Amino acid sequence: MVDDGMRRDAAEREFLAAYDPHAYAPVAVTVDVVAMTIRAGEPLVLLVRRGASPQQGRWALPGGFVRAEDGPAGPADPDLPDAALRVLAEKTALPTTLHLEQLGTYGARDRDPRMRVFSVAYMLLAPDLPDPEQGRDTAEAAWVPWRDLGHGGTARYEPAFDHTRIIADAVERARAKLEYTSLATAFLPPVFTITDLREVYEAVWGRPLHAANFHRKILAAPGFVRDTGELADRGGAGGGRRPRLYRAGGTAALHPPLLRSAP
Amino acid sequence: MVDDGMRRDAAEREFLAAYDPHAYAPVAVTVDVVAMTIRAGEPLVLLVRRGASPQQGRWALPGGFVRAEDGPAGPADPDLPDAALRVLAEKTALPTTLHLEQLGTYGARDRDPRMRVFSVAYMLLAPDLPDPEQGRDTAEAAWVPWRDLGHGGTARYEPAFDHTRIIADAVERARAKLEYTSLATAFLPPVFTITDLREVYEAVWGRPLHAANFHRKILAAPGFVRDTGELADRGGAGGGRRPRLYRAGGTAALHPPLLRSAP
DNA sequence: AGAGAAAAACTCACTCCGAGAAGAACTGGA
DNA sequence: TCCAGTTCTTCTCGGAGTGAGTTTTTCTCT
Repeated sequence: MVDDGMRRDAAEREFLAAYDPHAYAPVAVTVDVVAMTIRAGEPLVLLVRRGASPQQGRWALPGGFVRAEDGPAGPADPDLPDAALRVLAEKTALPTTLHLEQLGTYGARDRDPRMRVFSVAYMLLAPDLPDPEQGRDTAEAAWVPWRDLGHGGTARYEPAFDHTRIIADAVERARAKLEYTSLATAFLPPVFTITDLREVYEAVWGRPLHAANFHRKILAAPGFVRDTGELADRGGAGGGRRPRLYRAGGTAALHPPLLRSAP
Repeated sequence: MVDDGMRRDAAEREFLAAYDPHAYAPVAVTVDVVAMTIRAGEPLVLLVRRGASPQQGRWALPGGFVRAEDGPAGPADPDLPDAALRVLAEKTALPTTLHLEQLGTYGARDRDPRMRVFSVAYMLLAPDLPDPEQGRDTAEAAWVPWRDLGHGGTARYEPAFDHTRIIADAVERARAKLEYTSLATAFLPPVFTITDLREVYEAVWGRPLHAANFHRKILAAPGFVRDTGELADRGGAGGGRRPRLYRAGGTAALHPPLLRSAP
C-alpha cells in the first residue's frame, strides 16, 4: 500500500503512452443500427445499399463512424446513442416515439480489411416508418422483411460484413424481450387496441396467438396498458365491435411474463 | 442502380478518409471485466486499486486497452472476448470453467479526460476463485462483496469512473438471467448439489428461497441438471442425508422460468 | 439408541394457462 | 328492417404450475 504511486506497472505505462495517442495503432469505432418496424403484420428491418468501396453495392445496416471530437464533418457525438440516432437520421425520418437499445459490440480482427474497427450495434424499434426514398446520403435504402434475409430466406438481400449475424441477434433480442417487458408498445403509435398489440406479438414471434387468452393476460399484467376510456371510430373492415383504445402503461418489466410456449 | 459506383456520397468519403486513419481524432477501446464469484454465500466482484494516474489509488474494474495490432506490448487480441480474458488473467488466475458475456459499451464524451475512450464491459461468472495475491500487474486487487459497493452500502469501496454503474448493470443482468436461463451453474464447480444451486440463487437474489419448492422446480425444468447417480461423500456438518450430485445439463433457456416473485 | 439435521418426497389450496364457447357490438347486404 | 358475417370481449373448465407446510428418508453426533 505504501508505494502504490511509485510502481510503474502496466496500467501506468498504458496511461503514459496514451498521452501520445497516435503512437498506438489506429482504431475506429462505428455504430450500426438495426431499425425495426412492422407494416401490415410484417416485421421489417432497414437496409442501405453500400455506395462505397468495401462490399460496394451490397446491402448493409445503416451506420457510420462515431464522431469523437468536433471536426469539419460536424460536432462530436456526446454519447453512443446520439451517434446511432444521427446515422439513422441520415437515412430515414425519425419517428417521434422510439425505443433505442444497445445490442452489443463486435470487434473481431478481420471484420474490416482497412483497420481495426469496433462496431457498436443498436436496435431501434419504431411504429411504421415512411419509406426512405428521401435518403439523401445513400445510394439506396429499403425496408426489408426479416424472412427475405440470409437466414433461411430467399436470400434476395444478403447483408455485407457480419451484419446478418447482428440482425439475427437483434431479432432474437426483440423476441425475448417481448416476453418479459412491455417493449411491444414501441412498435405501436401512442394509442392502440389490444388486437394491434397482439398483431405485434404475432409478427415478431411469427406465430398466431389465442386472441381471448392474450386479451386476458394483457389486462391482468399491471401497468402494461392504460385504458383511455374511448373506442375506435370503426371496427374491422368487414364489421365487428368497436375495440377499446389503450395507451402504453410505462411498465418496463412484465409480471407475470407472456411466455411463448411450444406450439 | 446504374451509377452506384460513381457517387461520392458520405459513405465513400468516410471510406477514403479512413485510408489515412491518423487524420481522425484518436480514439481508444478498452475492456473492463466485472468478474463475479460466490464465496460462502456471499457474491463478490473483483476490484483492483488503480496504480496509475487518473483516479490513482481508487478501486476500479480490471481492464485495459484492446490490442488492435501486434506490437511491442504483445500480439493483437483476435476478438473482444480474448482481450477480456487477457486483462483478467493479469489480475487473477482464470478458472477452468467460466461464463463470459458482453454487458455493453460505454462511450460518453467526458468519461476520460485524456481522449475519447470507449469501454466494452464484460461480465464473467466463475466458481470460487483464489485470492489475487499473486497479481503481478497491479498495486492491489481484492474480491469485494456487492453490498460494500457504492449502491447503498458502507461505501468502503467507491469505484472510479462510471464503474459503479457498470457493476450495477452486471448485477441486475445476472439476477435477471438466473430467472430464465441455467446461468447459475456458472457459479458452481462441474459437480454440485441442488442445495449448492439454491444457495447461488439465494446469494445473487439476496433472498431466501423455499428449499422444497426449489428442488421440485429444478428437477421439473428439462435439461437444467443431469443426475450423476452418485451421492456426496458426506451430508452437512451436523449430520443429514447425503445429497445427490448433479452436473449442468447444458440447457440455455429455462422452461418454465424460475421467477423471483415479490417477497 | 436417540436427538438433531439435511435432503427429498408429498399434500393441499390457490393461481395461472390453454382451449373453446358464448355474449356483445358493429357492418353490409338482402 | 332483419339477418348473416365479423370482430371484440367475457366466461367456463380442466390441467398444469406455485407457495407453504408437512412427512419421510438417511445421515452425523452424542
